[in-house]
Amino acid sequence: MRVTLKDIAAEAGVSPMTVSNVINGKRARVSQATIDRILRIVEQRGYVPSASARSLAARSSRIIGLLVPAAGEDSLTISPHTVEIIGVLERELRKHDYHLMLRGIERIDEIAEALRSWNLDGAVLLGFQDVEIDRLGPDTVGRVALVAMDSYSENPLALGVRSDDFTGARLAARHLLELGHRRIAFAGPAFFDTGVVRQRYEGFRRAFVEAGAPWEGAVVAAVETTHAAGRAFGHLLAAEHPEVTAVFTTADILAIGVMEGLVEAGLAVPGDVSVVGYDDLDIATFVTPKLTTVAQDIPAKAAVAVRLLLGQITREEHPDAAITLGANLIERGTTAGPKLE
Amino acid sequence: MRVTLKDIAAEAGVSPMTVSNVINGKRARVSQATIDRILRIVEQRGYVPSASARSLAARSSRIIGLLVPAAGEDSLTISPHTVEIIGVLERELRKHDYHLMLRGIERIDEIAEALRSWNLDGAVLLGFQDVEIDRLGPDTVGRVALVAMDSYSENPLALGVRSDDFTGARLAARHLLELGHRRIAFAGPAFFDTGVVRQRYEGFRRAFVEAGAPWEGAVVAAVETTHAAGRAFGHLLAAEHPEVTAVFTTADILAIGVMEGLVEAGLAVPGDVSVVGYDDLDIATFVTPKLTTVAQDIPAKAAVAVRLLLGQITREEHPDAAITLGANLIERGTTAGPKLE
DNA sequence: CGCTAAAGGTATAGCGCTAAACCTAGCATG
DNA sequence: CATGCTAGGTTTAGCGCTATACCTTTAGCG
Repeated sequence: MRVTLKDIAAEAGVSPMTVSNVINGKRARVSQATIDRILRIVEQRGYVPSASARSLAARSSRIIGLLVPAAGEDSLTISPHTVEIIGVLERELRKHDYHLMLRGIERIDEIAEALRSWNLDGAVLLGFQDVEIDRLGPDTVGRVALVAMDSYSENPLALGVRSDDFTGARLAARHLLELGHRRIAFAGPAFFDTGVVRQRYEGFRRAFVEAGAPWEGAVVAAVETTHAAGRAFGHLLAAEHPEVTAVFTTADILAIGVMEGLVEAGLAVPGDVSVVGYDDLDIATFVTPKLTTVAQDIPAKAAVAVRLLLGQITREEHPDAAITLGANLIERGTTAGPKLE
Repeated sequence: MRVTLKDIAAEAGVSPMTVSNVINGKRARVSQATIDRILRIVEQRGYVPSASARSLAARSSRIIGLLVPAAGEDSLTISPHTVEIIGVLERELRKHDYHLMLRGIERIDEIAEALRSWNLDGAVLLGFQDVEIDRLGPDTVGRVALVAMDSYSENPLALGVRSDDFTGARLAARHLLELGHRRIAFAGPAFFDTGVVRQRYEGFRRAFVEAGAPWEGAVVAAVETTHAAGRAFGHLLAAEHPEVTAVFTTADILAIGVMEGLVEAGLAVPGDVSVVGYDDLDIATFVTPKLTTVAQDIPAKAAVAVRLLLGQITREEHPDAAITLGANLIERGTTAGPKLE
C-alpha cells in the first residue's frame, strides 16, 4: 500500500494537516522540533505526495501544458527549433516544481478540453497560427495562464513571446541589398497576412524601401517549410527566374533545400545565387558552404515564456503583455555579391 | 463553477454513478434512452471530467511518463532522433486516450518519485544507460509498465525496444571491408561495455572476423556524440592516423563532424577517407557528399514501445520481453574504395 | 489579576470521481 | 407458487489531500 500523509501523521503523533503544512513549506506555525521529526519520517518512509489528490483538493495541478498542433494521422511536427524550446521549458519549469504535459491538438477546441481536464495551471502554445490564437475566448481558457510562442496575436488571454522577426528579416534583406543584389526572392510559408511570416515579410519590404531599391525586384513565393519544398523551389528559381540572384528564406531547413535545388540545377551558391536562412540551427553549419542566417536566442525565448507563465500564476496580475527579443544576422558563406554580367 | 458529474446526473435524473458508467463506456446495464439523454446533456453543458479526481479514485492516471536524463543545469538533450520518437509516442498514446508527461531526470531515484507522485500508468525511458536501467528494482518501479528505448538491459521490469545495432554496425563495417578498406576507425561514445554501443562495437568486430580481416587494422576511439567532438576527431585522425582510410561512427551528427574535421585537415571524403554514420537522420542528406549511414525505422520503434506499454497496462500479463527491429545500410556518397598507393 | 496575543497546533468538510456491492421490478420457468 | 434471472439502475464508502475555521496553552503586560 501507498504511504500517505495520514501514515506520516500517525507516526509523528500530529494531525495530517500539520504534515501537509510542513511538506508545503507553510511552516510558520509549526515548531522546529516537529518539522524535523516529520521530515525525518517522510525521508525514512519514502513518502511521495499524491499529485492527483493535491490537484483535486487544491484546485491547481502544477502542470503546464505544452500544446502543439497535430495534423490528424501525422505525428507532431516538432522542428529542431521547437525541440530546443521544449528542453529549456522543461528545465525551467522543473526548477519551480512544475510539470510539463505534452499534448497534440487536432481541433482548436481541444485546447479547452486539455486545459480543463487536467486542471492545468498554464499552457504554452507552440506552433499555432495567430488566427487560431485570436479565437481563444475567456470561456475556453478560464483562469489559465497562457503563453503563445512566436505569436503576434493581440489576444490578451495568450501573451506572445517572440523574437524580433521584422528586424531579423530586415537585416537579412539589407545585407543582400548592400551586397548589390536587386532581384531577391522571399520564400516562406503561405501565411503572409499574419504572425511571424507577416513580420518577416514586412521587414523584408522595409529593407527595400530603406535601400531605395525597386520593390519590383522582389519575387515573393509561398513555399512550405520543408527541405523538399525548398529543393523544388530551387529548381523553379533556376528554370523560371534566372534574374534572381539572392533568396531570403524563413527557415534554415528551407534554405538548405533551396541550396540543394539550385546546385542540382547547375547554379553555384553563392557564386550565382546567394541564400539566407532563418533560425541559426546547428544544421546551418553542416552544409557547404555554411549558411548565412538570422539567429534568435531560443533558450532566452523559452526562459521568458516560463517567466511570463509563472508571473501570471503566482501573482494574480496579468503581466506586461507580449515580449519581443532580439534577432541578428550571422554572416557565413552562402552570401556574396551578385555575379557581374 | 466547474460542471461536475453530479450536475449532469441531477439534470438527467439519474445517479452520478450511471453518468460515470456511460461516460466510461460501461454501458451494458444502462438503457439506450438514458445513454442518449446523458450524452446530450454532457455535450450541451460542455462537461469535461476531472482527470485528477479520476486518477485519485481509479488509482490510474492514464498518464505515461517520458523520462529523459537531465544533466543538472543543462536542459534536456533531446537529439533529433529522440524528437521523432516523441512525436510518434504522443500520437499513438493520444489515440488510446493516454497522456504524455515529459520529465527530466537528474538523479536516478527521481524515476521512482516521478512514477509514484503522478500515479503514472507507465513510462518510457529515453536515453538512459543500461547500467541505470539495471538498477531499477521492484520497490522503485512498483506495478508500473516500463519500456526502455534502445536498451539491452536484461532487467525484466523495463522492456527494451531497440533496432538491431549489432547487425547495423556489421553491415556498415562489411561494406567498408568489401570496398577494400583494412584500416578502419570505430568512433562512438565511451560506453563500450554495455548497451547500444557495445552491440555496435561487437557487430563491427564480427564483420572483421567474417571478412578474415586483421583486427589490428581497427582503431577504436571514444568520441562524444557531438558535432564538435567529431570534428576534433577528424583532425586527430588526419594528424595521427594517416593509415586509416575509413571511419565508422555511431551517430550521423558525429559523422558529419568527422567529415568536417577531415576536410579542414586537407583530406577528401570519400577520396582519402570514407565515413559512415548511424541513424539516417534528415541531416545525413544535407551534407556534401551525402552521408552513407545505417537506417533504423524510428516511427516503428516508437509504435512498438507504445504497444508494449499498453499491453502491460491493459492485460496484466507482462509481454514477450524485449523487441528488436531491423537495421539496414543506406549507401550514399561518403564511402568509396581506399585510395591506391 | 484579568486580558490579550502569539505559538502551535487540530477538526471539519469537502475536491470530483469510481469500485464494489447492493437493490428492485418484471418476466420466464419448472 | 417459489425461484431465478435479467435489465437497469442505486448506495456506500472512500481515493489522498488541502482550505478554512477553530481550539488550546503559555507568556506578557498594565
